[in-house]
Amino acid sequence: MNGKTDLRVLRTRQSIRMAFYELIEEKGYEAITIQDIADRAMINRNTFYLHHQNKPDLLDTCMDELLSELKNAVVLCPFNMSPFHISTLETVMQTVLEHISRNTTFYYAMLIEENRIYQFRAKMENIIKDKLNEGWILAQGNSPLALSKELLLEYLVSSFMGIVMWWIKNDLPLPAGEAASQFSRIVAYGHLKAAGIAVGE
Amino acid sequence: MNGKTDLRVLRTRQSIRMAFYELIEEKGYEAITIQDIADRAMINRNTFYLHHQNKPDLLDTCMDELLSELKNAVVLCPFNMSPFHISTLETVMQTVLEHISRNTTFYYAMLIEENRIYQFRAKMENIIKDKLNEGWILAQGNSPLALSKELLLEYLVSSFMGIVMWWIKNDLPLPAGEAASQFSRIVAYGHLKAAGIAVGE
DNA sequence: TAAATAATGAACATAATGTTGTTTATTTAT
DNA sequence: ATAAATAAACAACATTATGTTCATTATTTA
Repeated sequence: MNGKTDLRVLRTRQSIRMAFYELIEEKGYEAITIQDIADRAMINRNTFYLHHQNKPDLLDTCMDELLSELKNAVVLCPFNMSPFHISTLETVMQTVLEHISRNTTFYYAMLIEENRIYQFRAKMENIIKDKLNEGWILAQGNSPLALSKELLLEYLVSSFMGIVMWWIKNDLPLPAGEAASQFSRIVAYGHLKAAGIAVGE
Repeated sequence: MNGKTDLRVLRTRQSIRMAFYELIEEKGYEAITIQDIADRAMINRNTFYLHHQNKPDLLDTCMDELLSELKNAVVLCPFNMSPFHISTLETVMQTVLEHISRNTTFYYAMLIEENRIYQFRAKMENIIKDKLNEGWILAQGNSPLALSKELLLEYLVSSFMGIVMWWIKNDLPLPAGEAASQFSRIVAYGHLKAAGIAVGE
């Protein structure tokens, strides 16, 4: 009795995931049946149930697996202080976009397609939120704010994800660095100034 | 043969919708079966199929019905120029929040709950987007921008919806006017300035 | 090579969908 | 007021997917 897992188990699990990814791209999550997965993975339908409770359970496992890669990349982003947030946001955004550009089809299926998985967006948002929150604590200490911290954080994450989704939906129309820089400029200075429009007080 | 609809039809349709709304709040959209709806509406399951193709079709009808009310409210918001966008955003936000506060349970079920309906958010975003786009055209003409107009619009809508969802999720923690004002300040001047933190160039 | 265990295959119970055809009840138009 | 039109009810059916059970076969590990 060793720590190793039976080779058959590893093989089966991998087949299931590959099949699942392919099918998501082909027909969307909702339309997939367990039988579809079994057929594609070339296993018995029963075997599926030896590894996953049901379809949502499989989805969860897969999302976590893929997002842990994103999370690792984001966690490594340095916090550049003074004024920390602007460059940090830019770095994190660029990191995320670059990661996505390496897995476009999957992210497209999860975030953009008709049959997209909204939980996936929620999980991504949490990764971003954790990172920003961490930076916030580091840089901010506990000086009072003119507005709700929760509101501010929600604002940052929402706009962040909005740009990310826009970027994917439009087929990566700008270089990752350029999109990241436009985003951080808007967030830091306001949309009018960032757009080059004079702001009357 | 008149323009009027048979009273039985009107009665049935109304029962179906009421039943549907109740069930969404009780168990979430996905868990609802046609039989559930029929039972609650006290009609035969067959009768359901006389009025709707299937569950998604019913959902669509209901969302459109409810969002048209929101749309009407938003469309009526005036565009205050100079600098138009800031106060317009604030007005639209306040209008939306006030509308939501009159239908909290439904919006909560559609936007926040575990079994929320992501299409609903997308439809709301389109309403906001249309409004902002209209204002943009009015105020902006065709002077060149320092950043992509599409990106800017996506940014505005995403942050807008983020605040809206935050507000609902946290049980309407601020007066609608206050939340609207904080939002417009962030968007107009940037998050650091809005938060009261000095921005070093 | 024996023991452990993963995968298969077949069967079954359950639940939901969507359709068809007939009958009953209600509504509208004359 | 009544006949014609039609909505709703009722019952039956085919189809599809889910999740479980159990005996058998094959593979892997120790």
